[in-house]
Order: sequence, then structure tokens, then C-alpha cells
Amino acid sequence: MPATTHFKKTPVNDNDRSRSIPSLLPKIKQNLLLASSPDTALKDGLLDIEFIQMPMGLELYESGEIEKYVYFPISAIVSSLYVMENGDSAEMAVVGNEGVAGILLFMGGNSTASCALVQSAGSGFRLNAKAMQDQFAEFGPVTHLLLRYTQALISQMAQTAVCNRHHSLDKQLCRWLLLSLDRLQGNELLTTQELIANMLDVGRKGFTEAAAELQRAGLISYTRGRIEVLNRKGLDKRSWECYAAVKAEYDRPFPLKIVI
Amino acid sequence: MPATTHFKKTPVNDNDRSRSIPSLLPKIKQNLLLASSPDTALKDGLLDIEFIQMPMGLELYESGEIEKYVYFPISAIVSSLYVMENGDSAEMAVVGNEGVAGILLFMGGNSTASCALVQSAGSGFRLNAKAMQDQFAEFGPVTHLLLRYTQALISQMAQTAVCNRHHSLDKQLCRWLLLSLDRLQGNELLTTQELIANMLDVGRKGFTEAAAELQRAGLISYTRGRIEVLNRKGLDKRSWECYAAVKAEYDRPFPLKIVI
DNA sequence: GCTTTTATGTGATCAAACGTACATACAAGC
DNA sequence: GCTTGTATGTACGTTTGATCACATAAAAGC
Repeated sequence: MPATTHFKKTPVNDNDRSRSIPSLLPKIKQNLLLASSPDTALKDGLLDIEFIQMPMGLELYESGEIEKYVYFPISAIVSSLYVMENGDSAEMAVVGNEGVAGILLFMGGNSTASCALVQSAGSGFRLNAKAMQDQFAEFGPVTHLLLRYTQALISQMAQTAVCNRHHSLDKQLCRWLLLSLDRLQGNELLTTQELIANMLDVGRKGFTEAAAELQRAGLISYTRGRIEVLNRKGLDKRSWECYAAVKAEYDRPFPLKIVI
Repeated sequence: MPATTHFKKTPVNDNDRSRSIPSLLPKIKQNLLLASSPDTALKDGLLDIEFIQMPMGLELYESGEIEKYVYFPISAIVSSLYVMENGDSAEMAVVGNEGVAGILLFMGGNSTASCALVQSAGSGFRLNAKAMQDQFAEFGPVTHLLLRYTQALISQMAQTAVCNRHHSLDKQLCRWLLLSLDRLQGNELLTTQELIANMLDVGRKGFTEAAAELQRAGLISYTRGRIEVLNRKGLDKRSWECYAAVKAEYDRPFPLKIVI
């Protein structure tokens, strides 16, 4: 991503600040990680959880900032970016309703050169970091879950890195589209080409060519601000194993008491 | 790394299989992670630890294999590679006497598409995975240490990925040389250009050019199978922040009771 | 000393991707 | 219907690195 790109930073809207966990439960269960946590943990530790709206382009963390919250998306998608000193960045991982954004940032207790960006608008929960840290410190079932999830996240990072290195742009785009689509309902992505290009860390020009090629191949169809996936299988095949490998890692049964 | 490249796989020599921890202690303390572990943990859990020689080119894990050991280098350097189905691979991280190789592989209890390769010959310890898993499962001080180390490893992965993406070959080489040098005594690296090229996942031709440029700039000097670093500071500067950021992450005080 | 193996340097060609700049087209607001 | 802003398409030249082939040079074995 070029250093000149800036994203809007709008405040988070709290739609429901009631502390009543039972009233939030149906929504909570839509995040797989929260759904897999024992209810006792939710009652004890997650009292501070807040339901929020996450508009596209919102920066959840700025690089270097001391983070206060972790985010559990429901319908939103969050991209985790690594930011260099000059502002250049690259997407490290995509987080949706299967997981939590921010965990890598505070696992080590510090602020890394990372940043998280809402890539697709939607809703989710946020939890203050302290409550999350308490969960981690107890090394109970939630910790096991988080460690397991972290492992999947690392796999995604590794695959992303290798894919960036080896595969042509259109293959990378296939992987990215599928990963994002998995975290949405339907076959439509409502994002600008430029945002995706930034995520993949390529010029918009490069993206246009890749997208045009996928459209020619009948795999996707796009208009201004909207991309529709027509042939999921085709994208999967075209991405080599880059998508399938990551998917398999996330598909391993949740919840999973890790064996280590 | 091209799919055609193959590395020799020689058996590990056990030089000292005595189970007496006290006799191994001086050596054990040369690995920072082991040195930071409480002696009780070493006595209880690490009874099975073995002192071994690690020749260059040795594959500690093959992709897809069920791993039996984790490795704590002393004077050896291990590169952690991510391997794709067709055999292409890229280096994810470098591990020396500051850490342990293999932790990412079994953190989630499965065998990822990863492989580890001895990049620079030397000695180290190996510990069977079961003993390691026991340590992890107890969530005692050793676990904290391992989590903290994992965090540093993730940072290295992220930085590597971004560096690969953004920086020209000679910058990447600077980062790589410094990371490796940190894990050795002296200023000399005894490795072939081709091996490094494979690690950085570039053609040997590309490497030659980058190395020649660094030599012209007076930063390194190399002959067949040997690279000497003449100007560490110069390499650091030339690698932008890619080296410094990773270094800082590892330099955070060890041992460190992580706060999470 | 000789051959063989392995490591390194070089040259030429080719494709992918970048940067820049400009042209077009859709959308929203008035 | 018009303007303005933003999203998208396209064209140029440049650069980087991949690939292949071959030449040289150092080490190792006998």
C-alpha cells in the first residue's frame, strides 16, 4: 500500500450498551470464537462486551498505538495489516466472524507495527483488552481456544506471504476473494478496487488487469464498488492451494481442546 | 525456492546421550530460551533432552511429516520454511540460540506445510515433542516464555513478508545477513550463495548481483562458501527498519513474564 | 598433476509489475 | 440538467527479477 493512502477514521457507534449478556447472546453466538466459549466465561469475563457497528475503512488500531480493545466481527470483515515506518503496508490476515481481530497485537503485551482496518462494513463486538488479558492469564478453556485460533491465523499469514511471493496477481486475487467471501453471506463483495489493491499491496493498475482477466474467464463479474463471484470452484482451482490450505486450517473442528 | 532443489538429509549424531541434566547444564544455558526456564522445569520436563550435532542442509522436518522433536540450537542456525504442494518454498523465520525451532509446527497440534532446515552447521539440543507438549499444557512459567517467544517469531514472519514484498533484493539480503550473524559468533557466514538464494527465494543470479553490489559498497566481502560482514552498521542502515524492528522484538528482556 | 564436482560469474531474453498520467464513466447533490 | 467527486479503464516507458545457457574458477579425490 502506498504511503500516501489514508483511510477515514470515523467513530464507532455503540448501538447497544446494555450490559445484559442474555440479551446479547443470540448475536454473540454468531461469532464462532465467542460461540465456542463456555457460557461461564462469557458471564464472568466478557461482561464488558459491546455490540458495535463497524463502517468500512474504520481503523481499529493505528500502528504504534496502545490498543484498548479486541474485536469480534459478526458481519464485518477486518484486515490485519503490517505497517512500515514510511507507511507502506501489506495485509497479513483477514478476520471475520470466525475469529477475533487484535489478538496478535497484545499476545506479547506490546504494540507491534500493526494496524487493523475494516475491509467490509458490518457489525461486531468489542471487548476491552484488559478483560481479554484476564481470560488469557487464566489458561482455561478460552485460552486453549485462543491459542488454537492463533495457530490458524499464523497459517494464514504464512500462506499469504508465500502466495505474495510466488503467485501472479490474479492467483492472489482469487485467494483473497474467497477468503473474504467466506466471511460474508452471499456472493457479493461491496468494496472498491482500490481498497483491495491496497490490501494486496499492488497498484490499482495491476488489480484492474487481474480483475479483468478473472472477468473474461467468467469467474467474477464486477461493476463500480461491487464484485460478484460467479464461479467459486473456478477461483479455488485458480488460486492453487493457497486458499484451500488456509480454509482447511480454519475448518478444523471448533471448538477444539488443543492437544499440544 | 525452485521445486527442483533438494537438500541432503543426513542422520543426526548424538554426541552425548547421558541423561544427567547437571552435566549438560553449561551447554543448556547457551540457549537463551532454555537458560530462561526455571531449573525445576528443566529437571522435571526436559529429562529427555539430547545434545546433537546439526550439519548444514539437514532437514529437521519434512513438510507434512508428523514431527517428533523440537530443536534448541546453540551454535547452529535453523531456517523455518513454508513449503507449497509443488515444492516451492520461502523462508518464514530464522532461529538460533535465542529460541526453538518447531514450535509453530506443533502449537496447533498438527503438521503444517512447513519444513525446517539447518542453514548453518553447529550444535544444539533436541527434545521430543511430547515433553514439550507437557510443558505447554501446564501453563506454567515455561509456557509464558514460549508464548512470548512465539510472539517474537510472528513479528519476524511479518517483517519478512513485508520486506519480501517491498524491498529490493539487496535490502532483503542485508536483513538476512544480520539476522543470521546475530546467531553466530564472529562476522563470518559459512554458506553457499545458492543456499541463501533459496532461503530468500530468489534465483542464484539475483543473489549474485545483490551480493556483488554489497561488496562494491564495502559492506561485505565474500569468497567461495564464505561471506564476511565488514560493516554491520551499513547493512543495518541499508535494510531500512526490517532488521532493526525484528531485533528490537527479540531484545525485549528475556526472561519476561508476559503480562497479556 | 589430473579429473570431477561444486560454486560462482555473465550474457541475453522475457514476462510481470510499477509509476505516471490521462481519459472515461458512474454517482450524488443541488 | 449540471457540476463535482470518485471509481474505473488505458497507454507509455522503466525496472526488477526469472529463466536458460554457458563460461570460469575453486576445491576435492585419486
